[in-house]
Amino acid sequence: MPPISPTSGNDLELKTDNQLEIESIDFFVRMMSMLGMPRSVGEIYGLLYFSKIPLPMDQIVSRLGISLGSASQGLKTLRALKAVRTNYVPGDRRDHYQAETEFRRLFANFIKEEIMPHMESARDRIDRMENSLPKSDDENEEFYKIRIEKLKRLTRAGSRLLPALAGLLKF
Amino acid sequence: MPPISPTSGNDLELKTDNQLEIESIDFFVRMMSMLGMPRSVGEIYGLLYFSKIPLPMDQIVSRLGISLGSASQGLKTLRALKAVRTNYVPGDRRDHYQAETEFRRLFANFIKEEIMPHMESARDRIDRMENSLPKSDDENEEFYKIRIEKLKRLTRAGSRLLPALAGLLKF
DNA sequence: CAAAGTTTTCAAAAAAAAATGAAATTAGCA
DNA sequence: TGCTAATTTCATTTTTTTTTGAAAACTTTG
Repeated sequence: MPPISPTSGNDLELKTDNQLEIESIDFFVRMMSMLGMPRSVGEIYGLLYFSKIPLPMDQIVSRLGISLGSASQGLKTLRALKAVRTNYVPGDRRDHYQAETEFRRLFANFIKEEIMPHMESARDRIDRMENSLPKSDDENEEFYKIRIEKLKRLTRAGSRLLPALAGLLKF
Repeated sequence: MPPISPTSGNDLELKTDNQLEIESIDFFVRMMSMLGMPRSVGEIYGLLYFSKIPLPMDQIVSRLGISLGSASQGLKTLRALKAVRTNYVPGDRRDHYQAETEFRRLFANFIKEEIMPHMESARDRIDRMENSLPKSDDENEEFYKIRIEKLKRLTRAGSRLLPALAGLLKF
C-alpha cells in the first residue's frame, strides 16, 4: 500500500515529503494508541499533521490505503475530539480536513470527552459501595470505610486535577 | 462463576463482603481498562483492594473464577507496577498478595513504567523527522519546521509535566 | 427533481488482544 | 537430594476490537 503522490511537486520533493509523512504517521499512530485510539485514527491525524493543505476524505483514503469506512469512522472520532476541522473549498463539494495542531486544546478536549465521563460514573460506583456497607457494624467496617474514603479522594483529585492539567501545558 | 467463600465469616457477612467486592472489582476493571490494562488485572486489584488479609494466588483464581495463567500474568503486571506487594506468611509456602493502596505511588510508577519509555522513543522519532527534512530548502520547509518544533515542545512538556503530576496529587 | 458525487452505516471478515490450560520450571521442605 | 506444591510460560482458543466493502442515505447542482 504505497502512498499516492502528494498534490504538489517533483520526484525529489515527493520522496522527502513521504518520508516526513511516514515518520509523522508512525509518531501519531503510537501516540494515539497510547490514548486508546485505533490505528486508523493515528494514521489520519499523522497524515494531516504534516499536510499544508486540507485534504478531502478520498485523498486520505488513497494516500493511506485504508477503506472509506475506516476513514469516515476515524474522521468522526477526530471531529468529536476536535482534532480536525473541516474546511470549505469553493467549487468542491467534498469536505476538506485539516489537523488541529494546538495540543493544549486537543488535550483539554480529550480529557473532557474521554476521561471526565468515566470520573462521573466512578463516583456513582463509590456511592453504591457505601450503600453496600453493612449498617450493623462488623469488625471490618472501619477498614472498608478507609478504603472507600481513599477512592473518594482519588476521584476528587482526578476531577480537579485533570481539567487543570491542560492549562499547565505552557508550550 | 460464583465467587467462593471468603476466608472468614458466616453467610450474612459473606454476602455483604461479596457485594463490596463486586463493586470494587467493577470499579477497578473500568479504571484499569482506561489505563489500557486487561480485565483480569483490574479484577485482581479490585479483589485485593478490599481484602483485609493478603491472598494467595489460588484464592484469587477461585474467587474470581479466572485461570491460573491469567492470575499469574496479571499479578506479574501488578508487581511490575508495584500495585501489589507479596507478603510472607509463616508456615505457608505460597506468596500472599496485598494491594498497594497509596494511589500517589501507584500513579508515579505507572507514569515511569508505562509512559516515560514512550516519551523517549517519541524523541527519537522526532530526530528522524528532522533528518528527513531536505537541507535544500523548498517552499514548505518553514511549515515543516514549525510542525516539528511543536512536537518537540509537546514531548518536552510531557516529560517534565507527567512525572511532576504524581507529586501534585495531594490526597 | 433527477443524477452524480459524497459520506455514513453496518453486517461480515480480519486482526489484535486476552484468557485458558497443560507442560515446564522453580522453590521449599523432609 | 528428591519430592511436591506453587508458579511461570506459552501454544492454542476465545473474545474483543478494528477494518472492510457495499448498500443506504444525504447533498449539491444541472
